[in-house]
Amino acid sequence: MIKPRSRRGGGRPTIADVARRAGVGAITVSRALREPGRVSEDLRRQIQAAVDELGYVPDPNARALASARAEVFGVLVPSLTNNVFAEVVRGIYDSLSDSPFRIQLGNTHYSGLEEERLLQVFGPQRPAALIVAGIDQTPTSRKLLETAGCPVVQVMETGPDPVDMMVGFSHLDGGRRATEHLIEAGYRRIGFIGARMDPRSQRRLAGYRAAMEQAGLFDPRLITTTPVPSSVTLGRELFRDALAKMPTLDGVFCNNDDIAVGVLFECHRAAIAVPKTIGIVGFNDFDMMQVAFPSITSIRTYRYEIGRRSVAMALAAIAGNRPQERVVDLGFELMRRESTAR
Amino acid sequence: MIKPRSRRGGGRPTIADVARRAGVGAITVSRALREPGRVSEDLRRQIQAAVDELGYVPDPNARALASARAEVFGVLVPSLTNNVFAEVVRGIYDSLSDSPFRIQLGNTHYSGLEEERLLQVFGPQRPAALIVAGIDQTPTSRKLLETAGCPVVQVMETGPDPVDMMVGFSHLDGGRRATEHLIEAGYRRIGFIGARMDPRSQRRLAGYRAAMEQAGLFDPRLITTTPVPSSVTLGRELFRDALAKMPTLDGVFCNNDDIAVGVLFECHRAAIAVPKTIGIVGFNDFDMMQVAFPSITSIRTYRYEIGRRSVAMALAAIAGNRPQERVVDLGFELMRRESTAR
DNA sequence: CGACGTCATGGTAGCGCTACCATTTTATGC
DNA sequence: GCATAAAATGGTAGCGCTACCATGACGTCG
Repeated sequence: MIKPRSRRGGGRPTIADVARRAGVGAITVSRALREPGRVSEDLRRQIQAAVDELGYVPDPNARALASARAEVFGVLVPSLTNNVFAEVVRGIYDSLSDSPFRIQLGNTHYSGLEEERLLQVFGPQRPAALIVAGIDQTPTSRKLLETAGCPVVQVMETGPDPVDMMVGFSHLDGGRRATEHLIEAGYRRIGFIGARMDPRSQRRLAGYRAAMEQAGLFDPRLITTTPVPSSVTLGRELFRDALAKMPTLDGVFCNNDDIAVGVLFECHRAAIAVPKTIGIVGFNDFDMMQVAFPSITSIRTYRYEIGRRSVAMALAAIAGNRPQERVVDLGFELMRRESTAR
Repeated sequence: MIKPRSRRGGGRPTIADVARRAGVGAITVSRALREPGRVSEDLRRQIQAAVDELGYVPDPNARALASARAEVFGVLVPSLTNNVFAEVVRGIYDSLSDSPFRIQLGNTHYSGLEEERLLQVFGPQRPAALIVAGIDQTPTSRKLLETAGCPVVQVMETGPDPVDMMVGFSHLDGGRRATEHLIEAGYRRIGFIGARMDPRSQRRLAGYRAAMEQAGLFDPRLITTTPVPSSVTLGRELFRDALAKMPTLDGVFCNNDDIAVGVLFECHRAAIAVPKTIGIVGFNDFDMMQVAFPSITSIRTYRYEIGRRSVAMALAAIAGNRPQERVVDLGFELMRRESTAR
């Protein structure tokens, strides 16, 4: 005697209910929903009506199991509160909001191990695409990405050897440009101040160093860094340290805008004239920089656009036409402001 | 003739592979993984060995389909870049990182309709719990939450009629407290400046109004708001508007810290003395507020803690022991700083 | 006009896992 | 020592959907 199991699902309509109501086979409903072109106009309408009447929504879990492919984008970022990544993620969400794809967001906390763990978790889900921040994956992570069997986009940076695709810009060039600008503006004892020295920060520092060396101005004592996470408070403290170490400092390239704002406030507090006595350059160009008094020169980066573009590339790859440009450099722009207008 | 389908899954080991290797039934593997206590020590070890050797990871989709319950927390926030929600979300992620639960994050863009749409999408996934920002769901959303068949936590605010559970604080009281502080400090022509007047902002405004009326200081012309999203830039602009409209302004309660910073910078630029000529109070107490010059008085809120607590409550409910306190008020704290030290 | 392709639709058999029940083994009580 | 409960394990039948193949209805062409 076959007893139908008491509907575990809590009574949600299934594709079979829709099929029965529309008087067609379940498969045809499935097709009408996924490839409308392959079902005749008549049936499509009938099925749509049944769907609407029953309020049918396909079960994504069943779908993923049957098709061995989940309609999910896996996204890995090192931080959720860092505004930079928040904007990348926002770009990703906005680009995906009209698609059937959901987003599985992972926070790696700037840890390679954590990234590996999350990739391990994402794998069995068979995501439709993976978007990961940075280009410095551990060998294990890289292997996981290569064998994921879906498009992969590395974002925020560009580099020579993409797993699959890349969207970002050169942090080294950005750091160099910022530093060159200070040099051109007439500053000479230019410090570098950075917190949470992740790989991107390291490359910005390398850019700073290249520019300083080329100008014959490099001095390792001009560099002040800490592995502690970045904050405005920390910007102030590091600036104080830098100044104590090197009282003749006349400019600072800050690894990010939070640090720059901390430096600016400390200058106010200590009555240090900006840009006269000290020039300040930030990185990322948050909205605040143009409002600050004095307004702060910064390297504008296109975080939101990076998010959007990464999705566009992934979607193209899913659709079967991978862009021929596998590495997209969105560049940056130096925004000159009062803080370096000497 | 039965031909096994060419392994769609791309060769990942399944529970059957593990069972075969460990010489047990599939169901025992399943149990060993989910309820270790119900399997004998011996078998458990054997199974664990097989799992490790094969690198088996359960397929979450199959699991969700079979058990009619996905190990997913649905989280709905109005914004991903607003630092306030970013911290709530971070608290949620941190609390869930050691659990088997994944997170499905939705961005409602402050839209009730979008919230409904996302709940509609989350529903068929059968999430283990839902965490939603705010208490002003549309009737449709509320019904969706009530019939979701899982714990629901409304966060950021407290109110009288929870769908299920709540963690937050009273924005009205916060707004009132901020305003009372300005009054106590001797300010009289106190303005309210707010952008993106979402329900929480409305309640902070109501708190402002209550305090002003009680002190006999209320004047509608003191209020300057806009539906535009908040930013530092906007803070400056709104402050200019407010000042143009009401040149005798001697204090401002800013709906959030971004606005407050914009106001502060404009004061610098226009050489308006803070706190002497104008007193400033912000809301949320971001890190920057204590570093600003002058440092800015603000209402400290516990965003991260709200995220953590919401998860703790949901997990308790999932485990079957719903906390008897269904509404948790985490309160706030007035941080007195230089910007109101007249 | 019949062979052959094309299109629209359906049936069947799983995807990998767990709920439910059955069965076996081991402890417990008197 | 035997009945009975409890614990440990397994078999079977789906969960809701889609891949794969089969079928029938047309149209096309020599």
